[in-house]
Amino acid sequence: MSKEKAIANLIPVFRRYGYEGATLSRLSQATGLGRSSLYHHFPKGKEEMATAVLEYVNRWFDRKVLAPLRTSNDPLQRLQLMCQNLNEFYHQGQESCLLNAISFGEGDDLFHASIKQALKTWIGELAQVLVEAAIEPEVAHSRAEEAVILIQGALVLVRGLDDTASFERVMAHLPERLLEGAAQTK
Amino acid sequence: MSKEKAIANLIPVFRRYGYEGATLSRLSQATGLGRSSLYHHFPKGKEEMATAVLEYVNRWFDRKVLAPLRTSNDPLQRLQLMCQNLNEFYHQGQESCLLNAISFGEGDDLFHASIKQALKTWIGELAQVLVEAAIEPEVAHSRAEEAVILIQGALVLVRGLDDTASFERVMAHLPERLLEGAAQTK
DNA sequence: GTCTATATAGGGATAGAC
DNA sequence: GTCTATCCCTATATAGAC
Repeated sequence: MSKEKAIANLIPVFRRYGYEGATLSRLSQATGLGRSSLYHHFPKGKEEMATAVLEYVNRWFDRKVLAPLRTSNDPLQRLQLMCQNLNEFYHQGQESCLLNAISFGEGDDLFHASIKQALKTWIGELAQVLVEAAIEPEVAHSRAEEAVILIQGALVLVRGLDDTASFERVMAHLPERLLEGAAQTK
Repeated sequence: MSKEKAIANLIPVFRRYGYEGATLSRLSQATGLGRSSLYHHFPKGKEEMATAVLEYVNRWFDRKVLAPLRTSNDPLQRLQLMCQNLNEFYHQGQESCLLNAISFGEGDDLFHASIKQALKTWIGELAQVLVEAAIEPEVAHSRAEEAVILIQGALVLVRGLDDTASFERVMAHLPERLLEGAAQTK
């Protein structure tokens, strides 16, 4: 099994169980690899697996969610593409955010800086789109933060209520909401 | 030590570490009680501790957050009081929501129904206030859901960014935002 | 690269003294 | 009601065969 494929199989474990709940048994079962095989790929064990998962997800996120924000399309289109890919990334909100899942307990001790950086990058690139849509930089930053808040909150709610409606509603309204009052929304 | 006091000391452990991360060692240390003392108060062990914590927090939440919503004050005042008490409850957003923390791994298996019920109650009582402010029932429900989304999302962001600003901003704007366009906001 | 076997520590839980 | 001591199980991690 390729390492990439192994990492892809590890992701849902950390997402669903958090760092402390992601036991080697669960990680082993999810990949189909024995413990020793996991240690062959990730000599430093569980912490290295989590690091690899975070890097993998960050790359995916950059390619599918952030990259569309950096294109030369008009702002509305860029935001719509982001939302479309977020919907896929989170399976209509049914999968929790890895950043939230690993932000408890030991996971927070180990990965706090990574989590912070990922959130800041996301907010920063979102704000940049809004600035390009002629929104005041300060307003743009507030709205970008609010976008991430809405997404994270909706993910929490969807998993709690077993109902994807709120996430899909947030995704549907987000682009226009972010650009509200912007000169150039077309 | 009284059982109430013991439960109060258990809360931050489940909040910060989640269910799987809330080990007996940590629970013991947080309460100052040995393992056997914990089992004296909670014969069924960790699961019973988590249940007690959830009930305790639900009572606190009902008394401090939901009860203000059921008073005869005007809607705006009711919502403002809720936000004020939420700010205290979450320590300006620095403490994560217990419902989010225990919604991973085994905690979800055990407490999914409780989490769901707590969220539904909160949303329902919020919506009721908006209905009394002459907002259409369907709109009221959507907005109530959005309020909980904003709160949960802000909690995730604040802990990730180490900055309470977003939570405080959400709290500050929430009451007026929920009543936007309502006939009777005074 | 994957396996079996094993080492060591910590997990949850219980018995019984005080 | 709290303690010490102990049980069994699972956790992470490693060694070495194939």
